[in-house]
Amino acid sequence: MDERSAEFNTRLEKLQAIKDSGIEPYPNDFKPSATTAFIIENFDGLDAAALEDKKDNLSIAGRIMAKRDFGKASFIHIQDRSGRLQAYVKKDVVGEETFALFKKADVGDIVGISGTLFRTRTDELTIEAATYAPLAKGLSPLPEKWHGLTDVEARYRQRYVDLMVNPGVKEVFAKRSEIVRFIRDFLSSREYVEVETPMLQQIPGGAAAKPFKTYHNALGMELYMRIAPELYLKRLIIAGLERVFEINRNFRNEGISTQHNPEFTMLEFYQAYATFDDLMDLTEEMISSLVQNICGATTITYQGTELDFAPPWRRVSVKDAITEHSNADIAIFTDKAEAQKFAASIGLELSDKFSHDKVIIEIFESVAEPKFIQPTFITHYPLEVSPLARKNDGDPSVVDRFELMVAGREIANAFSELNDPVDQRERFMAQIAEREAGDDEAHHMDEEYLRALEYGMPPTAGEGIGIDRLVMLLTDSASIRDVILFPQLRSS
RNA sequence: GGGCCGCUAGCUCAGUUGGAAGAGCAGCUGACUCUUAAUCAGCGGGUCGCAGGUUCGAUCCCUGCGCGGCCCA
Repeated sequence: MDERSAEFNTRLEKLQAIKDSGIEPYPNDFKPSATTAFIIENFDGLDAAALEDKKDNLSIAGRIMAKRDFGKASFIHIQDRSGRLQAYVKKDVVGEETFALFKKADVGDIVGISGTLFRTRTDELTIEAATYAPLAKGLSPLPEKWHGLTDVEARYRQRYVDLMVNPGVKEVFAKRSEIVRFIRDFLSSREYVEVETPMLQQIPGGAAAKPFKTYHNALGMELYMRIAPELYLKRLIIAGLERVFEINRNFRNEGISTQHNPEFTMLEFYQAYATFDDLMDLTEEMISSLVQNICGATTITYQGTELDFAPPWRRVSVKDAITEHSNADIAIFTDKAEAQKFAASIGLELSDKFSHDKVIIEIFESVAEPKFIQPTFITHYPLEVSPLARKNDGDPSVVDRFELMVAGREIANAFSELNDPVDQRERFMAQIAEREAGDDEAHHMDEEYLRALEYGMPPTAGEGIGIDRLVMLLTDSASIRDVILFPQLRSS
């Protein structure tokens, strides 16, 4: 064992002293009868006389977060999953032996208390200990009581300490849980079936991204961590499930930033006989009711900016978004050289190998995307950057696709699905050409998916929503690491 | 990958134009049976991120590296 602090060793000695006195320091038979929040909810309305009359015997368990000792008595704050309650441990009441045992308790220990409620002179609802039991010694001391743990690196590496001492953190993750539950309920109530599809895939499909590679020993085969569940969910549409969704992790072998963690949570859902227009309506309804439900209003503040989720949201094409936010000539949409010239004029350094459509998208992301602060659907993406989406009937150079932008960020991506297997094969071939031209994020040929598609997929629309980014918005978090319990970090 | 910033006691932070370290909380000892940043008296605690360099002397200056943060790609 490495060298420990003096305080660690002192606590270890206290633990040994408890053992030496014949008391089990890690018992597992203590059952709290109530949470601290339950007690406050049910008894905080009663005055001292009413509490005295009732004398309900209650027991609580949790971590000591504060300790104020007197010679023969002590006030401690006990924190459990629901909150905190003050306890009063008095030598006269618990007896000499138990009080000596209590003297070995430190801030950070897990303890159990049973007793009755009373009010202190300052009117704080407090449990007077009739019994006290150590349940688990905290050998490592907790951070400082005024400032808590503020070192960002320590907060991420030791999230359990962050959660213990920084109350706002628990609220973020409680909200995250509520958000996911709301979405499950919302889709389930619309007859969507929740499914789970492979995380380990032979061909990483469904998105333009670099995958993690792994290896299956028994099969003697390379596998990839999925970058998206899309192609499996669409197999289920082909199968006739008609409405499916999955909330699960995707893995992308790319940079880490305030917006990116290598593993992140994605909601994907697919609905047969729907179009991307239908999904815009559904998305407005789902997210606006989610925001209303979680935040109590459809207007929220994100990093100082007010965001209004009340529907309807603006819908604007990629083309219009670019011309609205730049002085680009419409010739860039029909002439690749014009597009390249314009891209260069705004400082974009793009490979000559980029397709015309990719140049357009780069221009869009540079000049327009950050400008869409209020919820906005950006529609009609160029064909080549959307190899799984259905061509627009009126303009086959674009697809029936939208992305939802909020606070200048992509929150959702959806389209009417390409269900023509002949067209799909051609799109895959175009992607292979892109890959050969040096784009290592281009889609792979997937014969197994084509084989499924050849059985016939009903007209369908599908959507993906980045759960982490959504949670960031609703919890006013600046970094994705603030909404992921254990974000990826370099080894320390 | 690039730029800027940070890394000092368990935690939160000072500090040194280069003479080799400080506070508060936490801890320890004592007093104290209504405190809530409890109080009072006393005490202990450091690889100043790591490795080189410059220097009589480096936590401080220089170089490299590590980890983290923010911004850019």
